[in-house]
Amino acid sequence: MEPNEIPSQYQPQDSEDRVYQAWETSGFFNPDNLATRKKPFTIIMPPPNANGSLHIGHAVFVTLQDIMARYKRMRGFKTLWLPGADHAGFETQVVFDKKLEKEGRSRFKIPRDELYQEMLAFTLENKKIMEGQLRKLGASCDWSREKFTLDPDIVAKTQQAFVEFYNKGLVYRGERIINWCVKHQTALADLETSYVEKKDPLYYFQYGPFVIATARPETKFGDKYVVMHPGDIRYAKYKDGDTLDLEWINGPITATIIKDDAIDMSFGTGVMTITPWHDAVDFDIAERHKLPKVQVIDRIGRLLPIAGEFAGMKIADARPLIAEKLKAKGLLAKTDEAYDHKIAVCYKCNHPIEPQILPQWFLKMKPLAQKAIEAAEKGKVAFIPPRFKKIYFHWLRNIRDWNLSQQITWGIRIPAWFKRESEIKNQGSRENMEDVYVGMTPPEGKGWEQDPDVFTTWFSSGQWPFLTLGYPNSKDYKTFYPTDVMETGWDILFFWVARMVMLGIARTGKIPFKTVYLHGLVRDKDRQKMSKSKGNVIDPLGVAEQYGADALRMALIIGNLPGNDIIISDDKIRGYRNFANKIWNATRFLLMQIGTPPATKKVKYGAKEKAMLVKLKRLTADVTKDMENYRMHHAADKLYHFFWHYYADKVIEEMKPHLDAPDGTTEKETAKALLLEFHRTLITLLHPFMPFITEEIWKHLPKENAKGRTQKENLLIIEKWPTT
RNA sequence: GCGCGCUUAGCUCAGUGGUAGAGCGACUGUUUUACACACAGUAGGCCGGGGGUUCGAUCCCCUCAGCGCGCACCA
Repeated sequence: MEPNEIPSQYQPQDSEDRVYQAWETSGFFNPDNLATRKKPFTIIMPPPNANGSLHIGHAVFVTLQDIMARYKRMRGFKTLWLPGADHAGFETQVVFDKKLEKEGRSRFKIPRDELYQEMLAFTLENKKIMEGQLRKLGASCDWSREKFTLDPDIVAKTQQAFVEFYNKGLVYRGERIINWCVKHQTALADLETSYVEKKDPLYYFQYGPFVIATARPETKFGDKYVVMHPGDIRYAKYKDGDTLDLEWINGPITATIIKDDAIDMSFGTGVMTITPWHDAVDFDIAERHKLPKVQVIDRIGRLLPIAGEFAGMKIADARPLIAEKLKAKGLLAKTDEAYDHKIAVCYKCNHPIEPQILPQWFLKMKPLAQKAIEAAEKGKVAFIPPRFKKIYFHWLRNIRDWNLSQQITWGIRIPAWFKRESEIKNQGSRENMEDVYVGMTPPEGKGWEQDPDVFTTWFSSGQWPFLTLGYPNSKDYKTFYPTDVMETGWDILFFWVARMVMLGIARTGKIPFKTVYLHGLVRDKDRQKMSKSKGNVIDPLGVAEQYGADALRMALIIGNLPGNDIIISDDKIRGYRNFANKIWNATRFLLMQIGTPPATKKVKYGAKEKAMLVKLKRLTADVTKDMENYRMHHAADKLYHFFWHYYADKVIEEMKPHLDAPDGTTEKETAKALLLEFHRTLITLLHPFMPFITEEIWKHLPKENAKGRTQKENLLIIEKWPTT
């Protein structure tokens, strides 16, 4: 194309797809094709959940990771950025449940295999869409190594990890209290619950000589233990283990005194009864004192026969009636009608959590956590920003055993078998531990049935860095593991990052990455988290289509400090669209001036030019230093200002008079050479940030060592980073 | 309750131990042939309050306030 044929406005849509295709066919996304390079640089992409399309938050990680990958590639590293997709167990189950609900169906009425196949098709469809979106954003990841969390090898190795943990005694089957979501019919991790403020009546009931306060009278049917602090002088006359007869909801009972220092003497009357089956604190007390535990509420939130006349009722309906009955019996001391408290809810559906005791598979965390703590203490894994290290420590030091089981269809089936079908299905029953088998293949003999549960999705994604690389024997694993950077959102520090460190050390003996870079969440200009229900989502693909992927990337990187949430608006993106246009027009001007073929003569720069080149060197050094220190936001900002307000406003303007000199004169040739030098350097420095426009421009710029190189070898993507 | 972050121009945010910065927005000019998605320029800030360290603090320390967030079993 002749310079004067270049349009005066940059049209990203005209070249982006073509440019991406040139990269992809060049093979340079694949480190195997960077054959002469020795030192590896590895980023494993956090696999996006394949249950929808990418949103603007994904575009942030794509931008950050692509900048790192492209920079390292230009610095001569054998660079691998490995893409993937996550089946995202519970999250996808929730999305799919909603879809079924809209169609008037329910997963509880669909045969397991049928449902699984339907969900697989749904997920693979989304996965395909996401791959296209990643390309659109310019992701220079190695598609030949793409992994999915349900790839057969990932599934097998995840199950194997479980079996080996079991054989080492780290995994156990435990009947422990868990967070039960009545709507989704599954256990949730503590991390998967949130709290909402609520105003409820707080009832004060006469319980023999005591007054007990509760917001949940419907759980009180089985309460036969009354607990107080051992140091509470008000109740000094009662001794641990004393019994007393008293009248309760459904008749007379014998209650037993328990002394436990979990009781807060200052709350209410300092006395409470316990419901170990439906409350975590009560469960712990019951465990300490070896008390029996009685189930009162079933898994769909209805009262069991122990509730007498209330059996079969929904708890919400039964609650006022039970309070009414106690009042009628003269056992209601008082009611605080507007009691403010927080209740645990499912983080997806906001339904109240109903704690339940259920047999589940647990992984002992203390030994794993200890090593993960040491790794960070010794600085073997660094956090950006560093403040997250504290948060990481706090969580790991207070960690509890991890429930790996979830009662959903979608996920990796747990490789465990039980002998007695009836007991597994019969809720609340105890299993005979003798009849459990854990192994990679079903056990011999008759009567075994596989655990219907699946692993929490984080158990497989927690092993992602080494499973994707073909642990334990592949060449890739040996070359690229441990990886260099884990770049993800701070919101999944516990869910994912801490678990990757723990499982990485436990399985491979190595810390899976050297640096953890935690980016912020994207919010709209009113600081709201973007969500479909609020209708404030920015579709990254729509934006990329309208303003160009490069403009979007710049808008997402500039002002985006690690760990800080960023505000994004249409205005900001448009500002960087303008910048892309500035670059485009500066190029147009340059090409018009230098002509084709360009000047190749060696020139001697004068003092003014030398001073300008010093500034260019200094910028190169600054930007490089920022890149080495993960200050991508800063590097991008500096390049923006330098290009526009120094190079375009000053250097080009000052060279204009010299360009008016006749062709071939030193004056003109010097000016041309200077501009070309600036242009090449800046386009190269800008490439990691704005890959499409820079690659497109690079094609038109005269190359220094183009001779003997193939077309693809002239691509900017593998051009050397300017020396400092 | 424990912990963390933020507070700088109307908005969104950079920033440094030594006379305050950018983008967007506003205002005034300019169709000056690379770019009006532009150019030249203007206005606008006791850098949250108080105290301390220092020759000097927006930056370091203490404290207070406001906002936001994370963790946590208050019945």
